[in-house]
Amino acid sequence: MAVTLKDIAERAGVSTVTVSKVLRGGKHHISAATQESILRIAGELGYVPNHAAQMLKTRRSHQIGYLLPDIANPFFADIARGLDDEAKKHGYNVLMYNTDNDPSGEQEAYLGLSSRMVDGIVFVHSLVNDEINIPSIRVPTVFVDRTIRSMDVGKSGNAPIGQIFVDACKAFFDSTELLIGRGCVRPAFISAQYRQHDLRMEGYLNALETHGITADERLIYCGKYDVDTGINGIRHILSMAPDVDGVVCGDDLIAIGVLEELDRNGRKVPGDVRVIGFDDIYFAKYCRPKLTTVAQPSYMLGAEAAAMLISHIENGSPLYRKQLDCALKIRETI
Amino acid sequence: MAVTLKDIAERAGVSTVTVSKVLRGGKHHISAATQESILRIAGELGYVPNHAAQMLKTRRSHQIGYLLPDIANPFFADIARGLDDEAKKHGYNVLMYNTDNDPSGEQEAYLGLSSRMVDGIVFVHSLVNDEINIPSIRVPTVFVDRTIRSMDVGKSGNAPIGQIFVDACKAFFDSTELLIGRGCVRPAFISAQYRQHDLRMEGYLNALETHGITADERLIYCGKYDVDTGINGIRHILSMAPDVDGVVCGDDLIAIGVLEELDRNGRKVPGDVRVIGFDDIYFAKYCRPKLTTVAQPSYMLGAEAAAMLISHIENGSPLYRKQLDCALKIRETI
DNA sequence: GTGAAAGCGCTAACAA
DNA sequence: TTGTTAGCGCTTTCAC
Repeated sequence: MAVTLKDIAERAGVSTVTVSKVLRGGKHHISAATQESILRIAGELGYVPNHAAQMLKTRRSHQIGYLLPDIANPFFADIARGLDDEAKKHGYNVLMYNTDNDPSGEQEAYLGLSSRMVDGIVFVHSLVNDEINIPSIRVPTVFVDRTIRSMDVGKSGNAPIGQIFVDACKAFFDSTELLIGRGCVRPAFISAQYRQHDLRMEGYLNALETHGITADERLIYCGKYDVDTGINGIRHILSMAPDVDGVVCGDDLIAIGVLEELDRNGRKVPGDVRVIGFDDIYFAKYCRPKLTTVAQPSYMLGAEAAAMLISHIENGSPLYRKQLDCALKIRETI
Repeated sequence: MAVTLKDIAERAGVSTVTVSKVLRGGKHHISAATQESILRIAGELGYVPNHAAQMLKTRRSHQIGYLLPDIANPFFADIARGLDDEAKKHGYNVLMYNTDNDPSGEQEAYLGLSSRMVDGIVFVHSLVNDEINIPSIRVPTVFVDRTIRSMDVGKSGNAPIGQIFVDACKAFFDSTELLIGRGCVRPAFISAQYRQHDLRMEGYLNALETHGITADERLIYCGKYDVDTGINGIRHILSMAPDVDGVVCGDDLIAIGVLEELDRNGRKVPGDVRVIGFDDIYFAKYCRPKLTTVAQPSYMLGAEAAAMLISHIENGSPLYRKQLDCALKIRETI
C-alpha cells in the first residue's frame, strides 16, 4: 500500500492538513522545524501523492488530451512532441487518442476524455461535413491545424475554444502559383477532402483562376492524407489527363506517393512533372529528388496549443485564435 | 456541475448504490423495472461517470503509460499506434511521455506515471549503463524493443515485468552476413550505443568473425538513432577508411543519413557502397535508392505489449517474455 | 432486490 | 501556527 499523508502525519506528530500544506509548497505558515521534519519523513517514506484523490478534490487532472487522426503520420507526431514538451514544463501529461478521422470515434473519444477529466483538449479535427461533430464542448479545447469557422465555434456551447492554425488557402495559392511560374499549364491537385469547403483546394483553384487557367476536374483527385492517395491519384490523373505537368499535393505523404508513381511511369521530376508538397515532414528533404514543399511549424503548433491551454487552465487567460506562418522550402521537385 | 449517481438516484427514487450497480452492468439483482428507469434517466441526464472517484475507490485508472524516447521517430510512433488501438479495444487510454533517452528524465517520468496511477507501463528503455535506472518497478511494466537481461529483471523489485522484443543480435548478424555475401569486405557499422553490451553491434561483430573479417574500429561509429548520426558517421568513416564498401546501420534513420551523405560524396549505392537499415519505417521504401532493411514488427510490438499488460491487469494472467520475428526487406541498397 | 454505512486520499474553509 | 470538520463521487461490505 502506498504511503499517504496520514502516514507522514502520524510519524511527524502533526495533522494531515499540515502535511498537505507543506508538501504542496506555496504560501502557508508552518514553522520551519515542522516543515523540515515533514519533508524529511516524506522523503524517507517515498511519498508520492495520490493523483486520483487530488483530482477528485481539486477537479484538476493535470492531463491534456490530444485527439488526432493518426500518430503514425509524422506531421501529427511532431505536433505531439511540441505538445508533450510544453506540457511537461508545467507538470502536465498528454493523453493520446487516435481517431483515424472517424467522426463517431471522435465523438466517443471526446466524451471519453472529458470523463477522464482532462483539463483541456488539443484537437486535430476531422471536420467531416464542415462542422465539428461533438455535441458540446465540455472542456477548454484548442483546435490545431484544421480551422473551425467562427459560426461553428459559436454553436459549440459552453467551454472556451482556441485555434492555432496556418493559412492553408494562401499556402496552396502560393505553391500553385509557384508551379505556374515555373511553366506549368496543367497543374493537378491531389489531396484529402474531409470538408465540403476545403481550404487547400480553394487556394489551388484561386491560383488557377488568377492566372487564367481553367480548372479541369480530371486534374483533381481526393482521397486521404497518405502515400497511397498520391500513388492512386497520379495514376488516375495520368490516365485521364496525360498532359499533366505539375502536381500540388495536399500533404507530403501524398507527394511521396506521387513521386514514387511518377518514377514507375518514367516521368521525370521536375523535367516532365513538377511536384510540391505540404507540411515539410522530416523525410521531405531525404526524398529523391528532394521534395519541394511548404513547411508547417508542426512542433510549434503543438507547443503553442499546449501553452495556450495551460495558461488558460492555470491563470484563466482567455483562449485565442492564432495564425502561424508557413515557409516555402524549395528543393528539387519543381 | 456534472451529473452524479446521486442525481440519478433522486429522480429514480432509489439509492445511489442501486444506480451504481445498474450502470456498471455485470451481475446484480435489480428488478427489470428499476433498471430500465435508471438507464433511461441516466441517458436523459447525460450521465458520465467521474473517473477520479472511480479511480480513488477501485485503484484502477484504465490508463497505460507509454514511456518512449521520441514520438517523432516513426518507429516509436508505429508502436504507439499498436498500443493505442489495442488499448482502446479494452477501454484503456494511453498516456504518452517522451524521454529522449535521458536516464534522469526517465526516472522522473516513471515515478510521475505511477503516481498518476497508470495501471501499467509500456517502456522503451534507454538502457544506459546496461541496466534499468529506476529505483523499483511499482507498476506492471512491459519492456518493448530493448531487452532487459534477466538479472536486471530480478533486481528490479516487486511489480511484474514482461518483455516483447526481437532478436536484434541475429538480425544484425544476418544483415551483416548479407552484405558480406554480396561481396563487401570492409563493412562499417553505424549505430547508437546506449548500453555497454549492444546487441546490434554484437551481431555485426559476430558476422565479421564468422567470415574471417577482422573488425576495424575505424569502421565503427556510434551516435544516436537519428539521421545526423548517419551523416556524421559515414563522413567520419569515409575520412578514416575510404575503402569502406558497406554500411550496417543501427536503424533506418541512420541509413537515410548515410544514403544522403554518400550521395553528396558521389559514392554510388549499391555500386560503391552497400547499405542496410533496421526497422523498416514507412519511408524506407520511398528512399532513392529504396532502402534494404530488416523489418521490425513495430505495430505488433505495441499491440502485443498492450494486450499482455491489459490481460494481466484484468485477468491476472502473468506477464511473459515474447520474441517477435524480423523480416528482411531486400530493396535496392545492397 | 435494495439500501445504510463507511471510506478511498486529499484539500478547502473555518476554528482555535 | 496548527487542527477540526466536512466532503469530492464512487464502490464495497453487509444488513434488511
